[in-house]
Amino acid sequence: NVMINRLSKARKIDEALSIFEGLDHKVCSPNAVTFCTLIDGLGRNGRIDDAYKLYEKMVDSGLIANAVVFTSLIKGFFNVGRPKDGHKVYKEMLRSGCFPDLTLLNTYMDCVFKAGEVDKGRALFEEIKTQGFVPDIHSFSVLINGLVKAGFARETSQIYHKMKEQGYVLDTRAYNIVIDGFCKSGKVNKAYQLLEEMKTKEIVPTVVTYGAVIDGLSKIDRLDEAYMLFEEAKSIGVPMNVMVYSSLIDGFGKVGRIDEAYLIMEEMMQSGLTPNVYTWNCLLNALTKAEEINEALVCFQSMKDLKCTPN
RNA sequence: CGCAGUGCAACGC
Repeated sequence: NVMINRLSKARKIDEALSIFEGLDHKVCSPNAVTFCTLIDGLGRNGRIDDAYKLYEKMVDSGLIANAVVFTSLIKGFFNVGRPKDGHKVYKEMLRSGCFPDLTLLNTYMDCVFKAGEVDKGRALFEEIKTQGFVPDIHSFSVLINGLVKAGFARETSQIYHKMKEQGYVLDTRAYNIVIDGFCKSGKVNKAYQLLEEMKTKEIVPTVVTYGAVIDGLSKIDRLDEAYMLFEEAKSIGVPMNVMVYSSLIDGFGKVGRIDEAYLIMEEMMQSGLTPNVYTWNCLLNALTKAEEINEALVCFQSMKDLKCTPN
């Protein structure tokens, strides 16, 4: 089971399958965990129909599908853009007499938000309580992130304060999500304050934390502060990545500080990072908005020369 | 008793 799990997470699903198929049932029969692990692996690797077939095979062989299996199936269907089938699996689970657990409801809520079904996502957060569970830090993270992505970042503050009142302890990811929500609702100062708070609580800010605030500052043209924060992150050993550089390039580019945008791009490449299509698009957008069309065309050519395919 | 399923940041219109 451990081997199948690790192989499928390393995108070696075929090797995982051959272990499963090569099992000599006289020596070692697959159990429910074996099926769960492989169903999850197939789903993760985009082979959701094969995962579903294996689920049917599991049930046929007399094993009971539990919430773990249904979680993997639901996520698998949503991840390949088949929300209807995801919902179908949820209903099928209820019909089969299996009750959802908190992990399943959190996962389902996340999928539903990511499929753009905001009201259904909100309803699922309530459903967690209806089903007798106490929402955990994942539940709140999914809720806030879902709302932020759907354009309701303004609700971040209220939910965050409710969490604090109720004594929830935020971990790094929860902080990152809340910080992003504050940034996207015009409360960048509050976001920055939370980043500082993380440090005092010895919760280590990551590149995502810095990235969120740097992006927030960049989007409201507080570029010098964004750049200072970027320097700070590097100085304390948080490795910056292409996303952060792209945020900065976009910010500087949008206000016409194109020379600086180029310098940041150069620094990025010198530090061993390769600009991706987002990075180039930021630069191209800045150049076209500044009516530097010839320069934009040169840039477009450089992009292709550096093996980056335009989208 | 051990092995399986949940949350995070960047671009255009």
